[in-house]
Amino acid sequence: MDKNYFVSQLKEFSESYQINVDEDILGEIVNKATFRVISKGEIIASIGEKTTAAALVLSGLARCYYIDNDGNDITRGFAPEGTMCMDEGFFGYSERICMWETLEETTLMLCKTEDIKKLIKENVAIKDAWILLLERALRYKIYRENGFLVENATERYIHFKKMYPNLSETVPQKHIATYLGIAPESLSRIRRAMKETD
Amino acid sequence: MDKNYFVSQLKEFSESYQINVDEDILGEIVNKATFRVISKGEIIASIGEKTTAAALVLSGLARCYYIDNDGNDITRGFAPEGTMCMDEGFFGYSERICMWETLEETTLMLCKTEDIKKLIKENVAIKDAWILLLERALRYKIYRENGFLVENATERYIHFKKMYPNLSETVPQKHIATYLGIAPESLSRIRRAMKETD
DNA sequence: TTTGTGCATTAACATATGTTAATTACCATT
DNA sequence: AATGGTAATTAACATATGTTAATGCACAAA
Repeated sequence: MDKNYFVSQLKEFSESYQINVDEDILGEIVNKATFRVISKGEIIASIGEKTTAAALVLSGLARCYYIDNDGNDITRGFAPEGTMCMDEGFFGYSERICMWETLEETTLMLCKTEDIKKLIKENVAIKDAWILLLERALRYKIYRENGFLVENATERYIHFKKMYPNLSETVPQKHIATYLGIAPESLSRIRRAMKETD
Repeated sequence: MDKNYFVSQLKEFSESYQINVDEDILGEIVNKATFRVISKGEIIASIGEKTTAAALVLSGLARCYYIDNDGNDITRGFAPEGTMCMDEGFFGYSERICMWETLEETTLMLCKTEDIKKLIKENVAIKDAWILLLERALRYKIYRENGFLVENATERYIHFKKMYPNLSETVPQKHIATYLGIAPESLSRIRRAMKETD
């Protein structure tokens, strides 16, 4: 295992959040973490499980989804390279209420929940980083709430494509549709209408 | 001004978040804060303004709302007694993107943004409290996202009534409707359908 | 190449929600 | 009590999205 490589990836991640953490602390995190390469289409976390770790996507793509009362698969969100597979399992709920899977071959850095919580507690720089991460997540959810309140499905799709230009090419339409809160057939119809009107 | 009374209210607020903060720090916060009693129907913050303070609702009720492209008033959320009028103006955006108004006579405790940020920076207990507050806000937004993804308007209304039994009596239907992402006329229809089927 | 499997598209129809306009109910003020 | 203004309800119709089923397409396995 090439520790320095992982440290530099973690550094890149933290810098993408405008966070500065000493390299020795990043090294400490990497020392405690485990790394997994997961092939496409694997389940990496399931409903009802205890949340024992948080994952950073070093490469690849993960998807978080609900199973609703009728058994339908509904996408809650995507975790592309450089983001975390993080959900409320990490704060407040010990049992997962959603699933995670890989949509491509994916490399994960896994950090035990207890290790992260200890780091957050003991290290002010990490605690500040955690705050920034929470604030960003909250802003994102507010942005999404705004979409459901004031936009129709077509507008939400347009904004999705702007925000995730790569994903809209590689991810199955059905997952994008449920992420937008509509049926896959509806997204198909919307795409056609957008083509026809240029 | 009865400082002790405000300190006890602030204590109640922090305990509702399972937060323990020394009383002298609460006293310090109260010393720095200003208090305002605002009559029903007043605008307390507007789009485009700089966010200079955060407000805790000591009594009464406030409402946060967007104005969409067509000029429609769309409710983003409510801040009943014991909660904060907090939006992304406090973290990341300096300019407000939404409005706040009172729906009843309301008493606010106003804390300057700079004062809170200083407190968060310098006092670990406050910093931990801020984390808990962010986590709770994030859980709430995830709950809401879930509603838009897997529920229809009727189900969202039922859940709203369970979560805010008081509000569903006192708040104008039109605000509840836009909060649920539907037109007031649609909520009216839903309520009638619910009555008819018991 | 053949076969099988899942995905995207399409069409027809069903349902939920939006829109408009009229009516009624409910207040606050005078 | 009378008035005026806002909110809620209702109905008729418009539109967006859901549902079902059929078809075609792409890709992987045999």
